[in-house]
Amino acid sequence: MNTTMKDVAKKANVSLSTVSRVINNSNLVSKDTAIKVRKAIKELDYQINESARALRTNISKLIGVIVAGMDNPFLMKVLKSIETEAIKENYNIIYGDSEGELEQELYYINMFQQKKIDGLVVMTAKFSDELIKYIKESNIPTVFASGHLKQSDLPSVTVNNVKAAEDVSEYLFGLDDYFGIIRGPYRDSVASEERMQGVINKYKEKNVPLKKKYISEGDFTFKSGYKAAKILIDKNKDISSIFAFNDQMAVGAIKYCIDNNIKVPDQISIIGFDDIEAAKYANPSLSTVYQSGTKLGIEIMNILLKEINGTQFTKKNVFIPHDLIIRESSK
Amino acid sequence: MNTTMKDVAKKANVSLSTVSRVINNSNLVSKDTAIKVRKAIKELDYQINESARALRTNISKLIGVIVAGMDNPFLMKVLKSIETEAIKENYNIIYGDSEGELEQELYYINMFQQKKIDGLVVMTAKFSDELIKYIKESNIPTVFASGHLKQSDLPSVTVNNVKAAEDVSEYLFGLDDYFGIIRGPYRDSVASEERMQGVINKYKEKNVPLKKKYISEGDFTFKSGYKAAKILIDKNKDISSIFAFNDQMAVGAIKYCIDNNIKVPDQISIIGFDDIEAAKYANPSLSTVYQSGTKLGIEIMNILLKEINGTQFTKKNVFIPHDLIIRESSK
DNA sequence: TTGTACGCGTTATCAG
DNA sequence: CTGATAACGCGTACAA
Repeated sequence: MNTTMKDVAKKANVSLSTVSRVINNSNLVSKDTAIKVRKAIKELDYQINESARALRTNISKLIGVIVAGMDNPFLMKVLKSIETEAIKENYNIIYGDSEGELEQELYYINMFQQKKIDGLVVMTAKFSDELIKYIKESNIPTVFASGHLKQSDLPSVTVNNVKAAEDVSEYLFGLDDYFGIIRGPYRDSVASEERMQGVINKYKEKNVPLKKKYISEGDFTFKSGYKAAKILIDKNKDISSIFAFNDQMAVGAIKYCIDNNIKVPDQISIIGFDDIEAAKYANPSLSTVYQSGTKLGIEIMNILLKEINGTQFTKKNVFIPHDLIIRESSK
Repeated sequence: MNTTMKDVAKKANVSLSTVSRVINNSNLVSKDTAIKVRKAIKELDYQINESARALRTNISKLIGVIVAGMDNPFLMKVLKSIETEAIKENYNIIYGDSEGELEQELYYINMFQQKKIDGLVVMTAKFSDELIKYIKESNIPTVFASGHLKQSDLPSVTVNNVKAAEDVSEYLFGLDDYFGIIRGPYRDSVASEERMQGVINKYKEKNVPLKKKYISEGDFTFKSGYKAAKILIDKNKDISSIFAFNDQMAVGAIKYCIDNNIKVPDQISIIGFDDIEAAKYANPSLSTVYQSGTKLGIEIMNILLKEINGTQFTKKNVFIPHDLIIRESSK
């Protein structure tokens, strides 16, 4: 059977409580006994039983992460970064891909609750009222990381989607009188909604009517970008630039152009979002909005850990930096 | 405070054990009481405390997964698939990225042990003796999924790397007298080792000396593929085809060619491995070896769950299908 | 079919 | 500084 604290106590000739103290680095224990106990621990190869500890302390050292779409390389970078940060504080990550379905999200959260997660990260597409209500009532420390929550006081950290989209728009307005947009799913993605807002702002600022036919909808996949590009180009014969709301759709759009003998960027400039690794190696290499998944993960965990530990933190809504990177796919 | 079985018992006017029986779907309970109890559970919104249950049963409903390099989209597909399968049986996944470092792997396994994982999936680069010994001694049901273990009787599931590489080689020998290879890290990746074996087999079969200068080393990243292609092309002026051991390196290689005005596939054919989503949308689209990350995940969990449940399973070493897909990047 | 009582391995409280 | 002892919430013999 597994060796327990009891065995260690016996071996070291001390009481259970002393062993516990040593393990938890209490200073209420003399150096000598501590050494003695540590020796016993090593000799018996004793391992903490986290289940028992969790039962007793109500601390599971588990953090739940809900994402919408693990096929997104950018999200994976975030997921990796979160794990890296978590492990430093001895937390493990459990995750679930909701595919953007509320039902799935609720299901996962419920499951996570049973596992007594200490914290929750929500990187889902949509912040529905029901989801937010459920999370609030659960009382689990939570960080949102797809967009900002205006209607709520829950902490969030993301890139400044509005500003970033404005930057892209500004750039594209320098190329032509209008540009096409490949956005994310309608009414279903905060990130997409926010980026759209940035586009709308710039169109207004430039006094250009944002016609419906300038906008096409994708679902953040290569394929949808390919299709959306076709629609956009068919509808707007003179279109000369496209802003896709993520890199995959942008690459899909490029592919459509190439398949149809449309030169990128000579005839059409294409700009993406995220700057996934593949963007640099696309052909032509992809102009895009850089944001650091690693930084995002670090910031998420930073806030979450403060919440968990009850530490005060000033900024509830944090932006990570972004940067418009012009490569070969745009003039 | 959280509601416990005790509260439910009180509310339903039954004993603790009865509640427990209802929760665990024991048939040692009358229909009427079961209904009564379920009603109380609902009314109180009772949630199982998995920590307590885990302590009692020694079953955590947690499965640990160790991967080497989460930046690999193919691995992510597997990770997602594993989770999807796991959740069906009420397991959650905890994961760690070892970056191929033994020390990290041991660290994670140790941590996972403390969390009392019910099973372990190892998708690391190298199966070192130390790692295998450690895992064996841990007695945790384990499945390996990067390559096959000749020296051990632990279950594994992967694509048939040797055969797949032979297929690619056969194809490339139909194009020219020899081809270049961008392999994975030397002595450090089973998958790479196995694919290399396939190449070696074919070179032998064709009676072509496999010169050292035909082989260049990468580390499965875009960048390393780019660099490796340069080396290969510099060393072999007349080279006309390259087999890269994964898609990222292949795309990196394509990029190098394009940057240097080498036409793909007219001057050089390039073939990758994995068939990640981006392969289809690369430009030119990438010829590659298709394997299903989803299927891999399903098979991994299939075997692992059998191990966990003590069910007999016949095949210890399972191959998932592969398929050579010729797209635009090769003649 | 139901209830009682014990123990899983820890941590926390209290007394010494 | 150290040691007894009582929880934490659940599952399971055993008894009824």
